[in-house]
Amino acid sequence: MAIKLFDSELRVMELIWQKGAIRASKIAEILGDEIGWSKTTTYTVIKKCLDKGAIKRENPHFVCTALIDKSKVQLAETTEHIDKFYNGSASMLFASLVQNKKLTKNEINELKDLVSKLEE
Amino acid sequence: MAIKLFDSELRVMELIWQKGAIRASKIAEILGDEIGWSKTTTYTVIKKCLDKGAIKRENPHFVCTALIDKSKVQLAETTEHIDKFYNGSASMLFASLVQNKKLTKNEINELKDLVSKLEE
DNA sequence: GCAATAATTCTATTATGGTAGAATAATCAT
DNA sequence: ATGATTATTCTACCATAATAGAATTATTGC
Repeated sequence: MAIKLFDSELRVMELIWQKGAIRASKIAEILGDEIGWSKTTTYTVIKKCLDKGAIKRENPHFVCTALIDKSKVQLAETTEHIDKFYNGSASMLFASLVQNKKLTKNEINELKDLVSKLEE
Repeated sequence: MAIKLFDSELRVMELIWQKGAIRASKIAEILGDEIGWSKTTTYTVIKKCLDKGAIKRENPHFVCTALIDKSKVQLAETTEHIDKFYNGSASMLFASLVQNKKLTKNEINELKDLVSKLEE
């Protein structure tokens, strides 16, 4: 992965991805409410995201927007997860989920749908 | 997850899962060669696995065997991963992989196979 | 423009996982 | 059985991510 985001940074990114553009102060307010972070903690983490190039921030009002896609991060993290726990094999992850995890009927249908569209 | 294993502990577990039963000294030898761990590092980590109930160790010769399945750990970690990056939705993980990751022909076929056997 | 207030940074502290040396215990060779 | 050797534990140190207080800078209302 180009940019490695820590858990704390992901909390911030999640909010930015969700809102599109959001003031730093608003992020601090929300995360203060949600997980009890002090204002300065949030700002410190926002700064880390900035330094890593994960977001940009514009004046006035320090409005934050994402510079990297959530989908990119998801895929990179999932690839890493597959490497670590399934020896790099996506099929083995699929198998593990299908065999062991109680997938809902809905999830099964969606999966069938996805697969049927493959390689046509 | 009942037992949370750290990365270092997974290195040890991986070996135990693979070999079935293996002397602690052998683990130290292998991990020394493979990743340069000092003997004492390996023993410290083995001890952590013991304390967590992930393995048992029997005399003589401190032979280690796993008390928890690899598949259990895989599933627990994957569930956590899905919660963290896909808001708990397995289908979203599937979609992300199918749409973005270059799956090999083989992986696609295996996936189709898996799915065809579902809910019959 | 300037004082008051709110937002942000700089720096430091804390918590935790990774690593390994010195001390101790188990095993081996005789 | 006993000294030599190898295996293991106890303890501590190190690196880094998480968190936040004090100092600084930006914004607002007059």
